[in-house]
Amino acid sequence: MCGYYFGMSGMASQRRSGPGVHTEGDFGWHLGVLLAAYHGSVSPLLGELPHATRGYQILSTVVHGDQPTQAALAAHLGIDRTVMTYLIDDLAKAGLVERRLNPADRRARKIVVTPLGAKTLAELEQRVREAEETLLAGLDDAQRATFRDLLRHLACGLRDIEPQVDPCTAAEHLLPPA
Amino acid sequence: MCGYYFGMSGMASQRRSGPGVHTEGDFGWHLGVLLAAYHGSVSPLLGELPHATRGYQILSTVVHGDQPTQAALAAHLGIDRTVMTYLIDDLAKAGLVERRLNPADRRARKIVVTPLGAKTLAELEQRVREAEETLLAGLDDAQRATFRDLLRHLACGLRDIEPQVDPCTAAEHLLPPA
DNA sequence: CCAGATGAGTTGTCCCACAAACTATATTCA
DNA sequence: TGAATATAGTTTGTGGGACAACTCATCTGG
Repeated sequence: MCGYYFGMSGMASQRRSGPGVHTEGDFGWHLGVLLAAYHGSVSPLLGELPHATRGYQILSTVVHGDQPTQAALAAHLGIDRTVMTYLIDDLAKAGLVERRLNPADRRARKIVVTPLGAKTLAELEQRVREAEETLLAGLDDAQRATFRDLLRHLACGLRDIEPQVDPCTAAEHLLPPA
Repeated sequence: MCGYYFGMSGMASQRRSGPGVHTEGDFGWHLGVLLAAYHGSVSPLLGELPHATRGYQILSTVVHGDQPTQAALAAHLGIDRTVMTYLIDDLAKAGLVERRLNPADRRARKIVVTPLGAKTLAELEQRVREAEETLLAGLDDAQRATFRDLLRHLACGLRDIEPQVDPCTAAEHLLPPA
């Protein structure tokens, strides 16, 4: 299949082989394909969860990320703050999270998980992790580990410029107490 | 961005290190971050090109991919064919591609690049390739190569198994090398 | 020649992202 | 103190993109 072209990606891979490596232009396409496949396989697993992968992402961050404010949550996830408002609305309506007023700064609301939300997330995380593995089934164990590693390294470097520590293994300290 | 979205998912960078490796749930989030960064750094380079990275991918596929029909093009890029219609409209209006009727099947239109389109793409590919390298600057040369390789392998594999047409073989027949 | 399938375009609808405006608090500093 | 400014969050309006349903033209098999 793809093997026709030396195991390279779809049609675009048959770049006329110039002198140098010339297959780099597909990078964005590769990324897009993988992310689309991720959404495609994960979304159906999330069932009633509002806003599918988005909701999952938020719920996961609320539980594991400990962001002090809604704005911090949005910034971390790369979601517009005006969008975050109704995403949280819907998750709250579903009883998964709630807005907790910060007495020290009454403008701010910290989003906290409810017992139902925690239970829900725990179940979903299991399924999502399995879906991820399926998604990476084309690679052997070592390759999977390598790929996850490099990807994490890249993403963390891109998003968290400041933290000297690996933000993906420890990041809670950065946020000043709410 | 599109959810995006271009979207992304599964944040929770700072999962507490439980008993086992537990950072895998961030996979979707990492992907989303990387793709968002890709769009963010590439789009500005594309200037007047209609539909930014979308237009770029189409143009690139038209030139290097040699898809026989508009539908094949859409399937390869994961774009709805009704959307493809106006994407091609805009690229054609900009003088970068044109619809060529297939005398053997007068329903089908093959999208071909114009001289202007080819010249434009050549320039843009240069810039995009540089932007990609910048994006991957967090990795050393060997790691970059590995990452590109694994990503390409994954994306290609996903395209094969997944639905509809197999874009990697679909375009074989029908036309001799352009 | 007919019936069904297929490539493409058109229309209408829904959802989402984003900008701008608004409310309420907080902070800074004269 | 209090006026100016900044920040957290919400609301509203708008535009674009995705997708479904429909139409049109053409191909294919009987």
